[in-house]
Amino acid sequence: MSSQSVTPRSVDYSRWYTDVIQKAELADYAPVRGCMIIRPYGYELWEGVRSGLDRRFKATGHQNAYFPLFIPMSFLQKEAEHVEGFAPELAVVTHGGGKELEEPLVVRPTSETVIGHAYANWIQSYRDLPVLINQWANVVRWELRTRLFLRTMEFLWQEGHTAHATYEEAHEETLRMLDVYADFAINDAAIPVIRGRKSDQERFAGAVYSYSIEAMMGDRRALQAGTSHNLGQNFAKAFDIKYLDRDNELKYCWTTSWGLSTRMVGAVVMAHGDDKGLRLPPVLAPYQVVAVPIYRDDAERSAVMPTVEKVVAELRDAGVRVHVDDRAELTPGFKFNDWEMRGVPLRAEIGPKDVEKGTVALVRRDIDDRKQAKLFAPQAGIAQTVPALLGEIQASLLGQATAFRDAHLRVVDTYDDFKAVIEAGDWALAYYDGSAAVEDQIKADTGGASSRCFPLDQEPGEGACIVTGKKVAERAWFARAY
RNA sequence: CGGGGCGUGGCGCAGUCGGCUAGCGCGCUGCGUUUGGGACGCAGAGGUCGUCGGUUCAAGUCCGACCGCCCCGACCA
Repeated sequence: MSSQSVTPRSVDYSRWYTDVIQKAELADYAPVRGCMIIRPYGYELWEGVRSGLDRRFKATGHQNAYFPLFIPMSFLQKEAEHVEGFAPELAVVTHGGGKELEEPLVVRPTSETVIGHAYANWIQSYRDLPVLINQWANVVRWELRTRLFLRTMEFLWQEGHTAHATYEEAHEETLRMLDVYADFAINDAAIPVIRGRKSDQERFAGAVYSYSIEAMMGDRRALQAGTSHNLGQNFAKAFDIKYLDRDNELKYCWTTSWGLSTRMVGAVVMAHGDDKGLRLPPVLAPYQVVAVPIYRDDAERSAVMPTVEKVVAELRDAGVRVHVDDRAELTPGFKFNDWEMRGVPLRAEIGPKDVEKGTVALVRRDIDDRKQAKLFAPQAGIAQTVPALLGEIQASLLGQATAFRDAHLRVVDTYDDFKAVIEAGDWALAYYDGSAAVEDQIKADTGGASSRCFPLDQEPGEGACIVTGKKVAERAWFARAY
């Protein structure tokens, strides 16, 4: 059971974050540094993420499959940039069955290489294309500094891997899946995101172009919440993924990969949470409604429970996920706080007065003011009232997150303005030549701000790179990031 | 890997200049009273004080080494 309150966000944001995660029982620290135990409530939240994405993957023609955890070390080395990028964070198995292995096995940090190997065998003809596969898996990256959900050494994710006959098709796939992520983030997680292309420095090791969705957290820091990569023919060449085309010519495939991880759970925590704890969007919430029966004695209890059961049954029939908190040893006040900590979107209180008047007291988690958050709904029609209200709460959380984000997005044209905006903690959209040198300088001048992306939705234009003054065609977002 | 902090019942902490039976709050168990915003009383259970070594008549406390965790930076989903 969660208890007492969390460190306020204004006092210490990262302590608030870890407090909320532990008190809401999303996750716990593991015996091994940098690893976490995902508890049932946190795992259900992840399952919500998973089903929202999986549904969309299937709808766009993808199938799930599973590839092995262990990858021969030599596979990683086949793509030069890929090894270089991942070498520092590999976990390597050197012994098995009490003997030293002839070839070390890498615990997958991502699966482009094993999957590329399989695709080389599977693909012979243009008729075999496209291959559209996703896998749900765990991966391991030896991170120096970790944080629950945001960066753990082992994490759960999905990784999509596709192979296509043409560059155009692969490019379309890359952007299609970026849109799938954005659609999921906005409509399911209620997190407004910016879709864009990563700078060369921030690009995935081995990709031609990387795209991401970028979200603003409650402390205004940026979080890369999902990525989609156009891998060009880099992996096709490294793994010999070739097909015989209509014109009887042997050609290399064009591949993509895209991933979204348990980090999304951290994003939901930080995009919506407040000083009372989590605030979960109804689409993802493990429990959309918690019913709290109110009674003073056995007589009242037996008067109240039939109504509770009736209301709950109606809601469940309407497809609402309801949890009944009938713990006898706790007072209602304790339960209210407990479920607010856990972010349940709507609380239904049913007591003697409600039984008498035929009402249910509904309290919204998305509204801070207690009086405004509460309304008395007639029991009749509750199966319509509640889903409608959940829809409103979903929209309201997205609205609040969007308003917050938009209040902290700034367009700048001079380097002085740029530095002032970053210094103030906001995001700056500025003309940028895309070079590593400029990014490094910005990082040094601002105490760590990095380019987030060149947003896809930007007015065509031309301007001077804020650092070099060079004429460039695109602006990029810069911010401090997780 | 650099900087900071911390290891004492499940959790959060106190423990003074080394001293006698290691304490407090929360939580937990039982009983009773409570219950529309974090209830209360009574009675209980629960500890090799992170590990190893040293100093001492005596170590949670002093010294040394090690281990671990958290936070802040560089690197990364």
